[in-house]
Amino acid sequence: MSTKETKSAGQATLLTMKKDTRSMLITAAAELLDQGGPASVTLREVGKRAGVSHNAPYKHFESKDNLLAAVAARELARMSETMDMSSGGKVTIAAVRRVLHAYIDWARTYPARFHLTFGPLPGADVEQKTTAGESRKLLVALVGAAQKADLLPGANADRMASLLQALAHGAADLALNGHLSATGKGRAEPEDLVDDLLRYLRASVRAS
Amino acid sequence: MSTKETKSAGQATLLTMKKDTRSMLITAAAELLDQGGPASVTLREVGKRAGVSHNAPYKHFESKDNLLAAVAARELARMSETMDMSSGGKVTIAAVRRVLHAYIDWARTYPARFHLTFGPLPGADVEQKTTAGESRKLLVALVGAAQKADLLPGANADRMASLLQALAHGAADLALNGHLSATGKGRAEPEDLVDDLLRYLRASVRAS
DNA sequence: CCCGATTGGTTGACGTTGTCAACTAACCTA
DNA sequence: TAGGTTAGTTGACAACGTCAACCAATCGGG
Repeated sequence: MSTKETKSAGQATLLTMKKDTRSMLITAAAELLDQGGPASVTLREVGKRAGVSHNAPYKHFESKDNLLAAVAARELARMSETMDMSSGGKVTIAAVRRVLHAYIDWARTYPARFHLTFGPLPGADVEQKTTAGESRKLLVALVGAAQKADLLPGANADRMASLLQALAHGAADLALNGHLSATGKGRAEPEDLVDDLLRYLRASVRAS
Repeated sequence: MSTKETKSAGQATLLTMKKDTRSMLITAAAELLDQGGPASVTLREVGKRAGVSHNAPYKHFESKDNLLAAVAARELARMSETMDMSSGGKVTIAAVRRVLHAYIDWARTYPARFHLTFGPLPGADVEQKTTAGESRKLLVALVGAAQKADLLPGANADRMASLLQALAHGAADLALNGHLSATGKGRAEPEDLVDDLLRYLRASVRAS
């Protein structure tokens, strides 16, 4: 409602144009998440950062969980965008690799947002998860093309995409929390595991 | 200190022997986690369930985060045990599969504990993560044997174990939070993805 | 045999937080 | 111009994590 410009507004009203409060609240919450972890995201501080008073958030969200769900939804969309850009436009197996690396890079750059986005949210709608499906359409398309070109095995692109995403997700999550073997020669970064998997998959195609 | 038996105690003092408070606190926290999610784990309720008063937990843990870390550590050990049992003693690729399936089954059975155990803990020590390494020793051994028998590719058992665990972990985590494509023919359970991966890996060995 | 210290527990208080309720200033519509 | 929705305010409340002070038991050494 306030997002779409009312009549002839937004023309020359100077660029001090205050962004609408709702999105400022979401932004403030995301920033707090980055800076001090989940515990530092308090509705009162969010309000303060958005320039409104505590309890103003309740005019835009039913509860704190609801606000967090909105943050998760926005971050998921942004992550999708980033992955889209990182594919480079080409439809090759290298693009698949870049997308998966982008997934991991996002997790490393914004660990708290990552956990919020893919973690359990009491106030999460169904549409949030369908948006997640939205994010996977690119990967499915790339994988499908690679399968037709015999660069990846299998015939079900959706399922192969799930396999790849699950590995990238699991490797990123484990690494973020220090549960990936960190010592000795077995040491592997999440990206290495993705590369390993792609290598094995290509090899398995050769053994038709 | 109270864990190790003092002198000749524990002999015949009747089995009404009250478990020590510390472990009861951990148990109570885990139960609350299961029943009402992370939000319902309150120090006061934990104390009440353990039959002590609020603030009693502070005689055993420095903070709430510390108690949660203890819960995570215990759950990790138990999960390791479960996976050990599920391997069936044999050293085959089927044992690898069973262990990974057990990992996923654990996550499904205790989702909240799973997230706590592998999630970000402010009060988590380093030893907790080394215990996680402890949990992976079995998998590494199984994988190493399979590699020597040319049932799995690669020469680095640690790295291959990481790959497998990352997939199982990622698939379980995504599925738990509804981020795995749930509609249509692309539908895949975490176990299916593990089986897919093992199939592809075996095929890639054939293409030496 | 008693005694001081440690251990494990208690009650009470304090500040912060999520949430509810009531009130108010704009703004759009009729 | 009146009325209702919208977006914001302030104030209060219960619950929670944590701190402080107090108390009972237990136990090793003089």
